[in-house]
Amino acid sequence: MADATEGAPRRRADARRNEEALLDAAAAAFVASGVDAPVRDIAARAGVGVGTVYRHFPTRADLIVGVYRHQVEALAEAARTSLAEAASPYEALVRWIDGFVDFLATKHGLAGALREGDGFEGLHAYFVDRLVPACSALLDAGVAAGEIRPDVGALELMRGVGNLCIGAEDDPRYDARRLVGLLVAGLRT
Amino acid sequence: MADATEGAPRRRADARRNEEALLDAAAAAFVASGVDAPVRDIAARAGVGVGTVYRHFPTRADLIVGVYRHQVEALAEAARTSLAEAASPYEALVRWIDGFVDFLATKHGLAGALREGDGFEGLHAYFVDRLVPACSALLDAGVAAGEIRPDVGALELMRGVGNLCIGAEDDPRYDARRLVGLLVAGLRT
DNA sequence: GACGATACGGAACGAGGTTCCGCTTAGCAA
DNA sequence: TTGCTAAGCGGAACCTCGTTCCGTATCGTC
Repeated sequence: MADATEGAPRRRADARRNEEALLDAAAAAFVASGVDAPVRDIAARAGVGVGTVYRHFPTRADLIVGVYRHQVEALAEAARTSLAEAASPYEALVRWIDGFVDFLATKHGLAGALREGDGFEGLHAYFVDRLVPACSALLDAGVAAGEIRPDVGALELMRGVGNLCIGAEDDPRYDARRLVGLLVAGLRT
Repeated sequence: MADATEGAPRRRADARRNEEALLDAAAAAFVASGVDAPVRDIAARAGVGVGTVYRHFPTRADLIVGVYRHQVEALAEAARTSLAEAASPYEALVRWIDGFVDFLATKHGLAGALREGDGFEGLHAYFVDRLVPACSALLDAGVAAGEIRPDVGALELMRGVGNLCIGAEDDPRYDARRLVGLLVAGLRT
């Protein structure tokens, strides 16, 4: 509840070092083998034992969140700025969704991991927590401006977009961006 | 290549019996635990050893295809009849897609298994082989009638719809049908 | 009833996730 | 500097699951 930087009892130096190494190693492993990269691989890349991975990141979701936290926060922030910069709320939404798709489409397997149920609940929860309010603001602005139909929720939209991105980089014949475009076009009044 | 009912060298009675039992057991296991149900579970339900499962169905895809073959064939057939019965090609497409979504949404995990890459290539190939031509016919008719934009392929559309169905029955807040509706609406000229 | 081909069962192996505990070492205080 | 203690580490061990393989049982026929 309280802030974590001061409230935490200050960890040992090697612990902090290992956490950094693990985040770097996980990022590299995710690029190479997707977010399902074996825990042992990640541990080996970081030069630590598997026990250390689990101590710092009890679930894979924690590790994924750790790796992508900055980008997710940036995405949440971008929703605010794009509303101010775009010509209309709908334009802002389109641009923001574009950014979201870019993010997902370059993370091997992340879109697939985002659906609930596989033990990735924490990951799903984090994304929902950070991005649904951002998306909701854009959607609401569009509805208020009369550009967007009012009967589609932010969570629903984001799950749809996320699902459309599954497998996007595995198959060149499948263009997720195109289908997302159709879906978003369907939001217009 | 030739027909399988006569060309095959006639199998032993226990083999045929076990294949039936396995299809029944798999169907039950899929309902209970999804299409990722452990092979050992399926074998146990059928009262056979795991070796027997693999002898009859070398890959999980073969088993899934075996279980759902009738429904998939019916879906392929439905494309033809719906074109004749519906008021317009677009209406026919909408109805057919509805049927496709119904099918996927009631098969725990099937939509997820359909994406290529996991060792389900055979499953994906079968669905593509049987359903893409069916969908393509509807799409072409709609394009010819000027109702549907001509720049979206059947494979792309079906993958999009399939992806939107992933996880549909896990979360009551997520309505795949609704989003598929948006996507299909986006196909109109 | 006997024989050969067919099919069966399940032990065994490998890969991956997760836990657990004896050992190491950072940090501190005397 | 040295010694102490708790935080932290490593990786063996265990579990689950997919997959293979081969000795054994059974079917169908002569």
